[in-house]
Amino acid sequence: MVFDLDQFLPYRLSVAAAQVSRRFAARYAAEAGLTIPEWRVLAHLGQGGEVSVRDIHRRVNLDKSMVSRAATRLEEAGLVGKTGHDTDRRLVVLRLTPRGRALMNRLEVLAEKFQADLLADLGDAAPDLSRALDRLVASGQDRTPAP
Amino acid sequence: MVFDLDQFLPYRLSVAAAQVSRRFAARYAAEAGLTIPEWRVLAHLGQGGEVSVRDIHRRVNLDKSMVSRAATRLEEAGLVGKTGHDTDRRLVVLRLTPRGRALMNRLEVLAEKFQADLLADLGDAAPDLSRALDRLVASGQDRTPAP
DNA sequence: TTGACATCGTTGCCGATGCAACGGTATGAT
DNA sequence: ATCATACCGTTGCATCGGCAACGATGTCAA
Repeated sequence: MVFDLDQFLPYRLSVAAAQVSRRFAARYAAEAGLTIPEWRVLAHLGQGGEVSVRDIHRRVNLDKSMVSRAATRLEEAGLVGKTGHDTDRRLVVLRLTPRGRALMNRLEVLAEKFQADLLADLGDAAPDLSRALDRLVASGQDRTPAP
Repeated sequence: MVFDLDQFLPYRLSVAAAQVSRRFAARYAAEAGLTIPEWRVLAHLGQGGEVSVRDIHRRVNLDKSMVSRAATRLEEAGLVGKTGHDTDRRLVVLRLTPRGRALMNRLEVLAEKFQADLLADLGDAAPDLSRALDRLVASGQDRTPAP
């Protein structure tokens, strides 16, 4: 038999990504009790100032419903504030509360350290991986044309 | 702010893997109505002869329950046969039926073609990606020592 | 202004997923 | 032989994920 699952790129990619995500998720789950979508929303809010649900949905590769539910949980936890937009009342403006900002500051340190460890493991393969990932997502975009 | 989610490796890896898996899953879902775990079980059975649920669980990074349920569905579809092991009656021996073998032959062509397209998109970055993935999973193994 | 159409966020729904517990079986020490 | 222990596969359960439909709002043309 010629076909070998271990040589199949989608499979290997999936396994590697799951493993890495799992390891990192365990860290911030222990640190702050966050789920993956919650972490992503927080991380995105950490860089931008005020953002709508739709912005995150597009930007962070997360379904609208995920973002909405994550935002609700984060609001209940007092980490994120939800406000109506001034001119467009359809929009919901999300922003970090002071507590949310403080948490993100801690998590960012965690993330940087995690990535540093990862890069150390990768060694000189790190830039190659980065480049390959860029190409993958770029080629994926092409295949999802406008409906 | 220094932290940028787009530069964060676990995130980029996750996005790329999800995208690729999604594209490929769409293909064999259209071709044979398979889910991801079902595809993985079939693919594994395609290479080995007789395998137990546990073998697949370990080998294919799938929870025992997944494998069990996938195997049940595949059996109902007439693609996989389940037998008791000769000496160890705890084990369930899975093997492809002729129909399952025929389906896999078609799917393997599909998989090879998909991978070829992927490698073409990657160009000279393909070997680098392969190497980096190997290092990632290898370093991940270390961090999950025996309980 | 009015009406058709697009967009935004929420919610309901269903299948996928991971975890824990269970019955059944094998293994090893006493 | 007996008992404690470890292992295998299945099942139940809670959660996550994506998809579609909905109400509400905005936009544009006639």
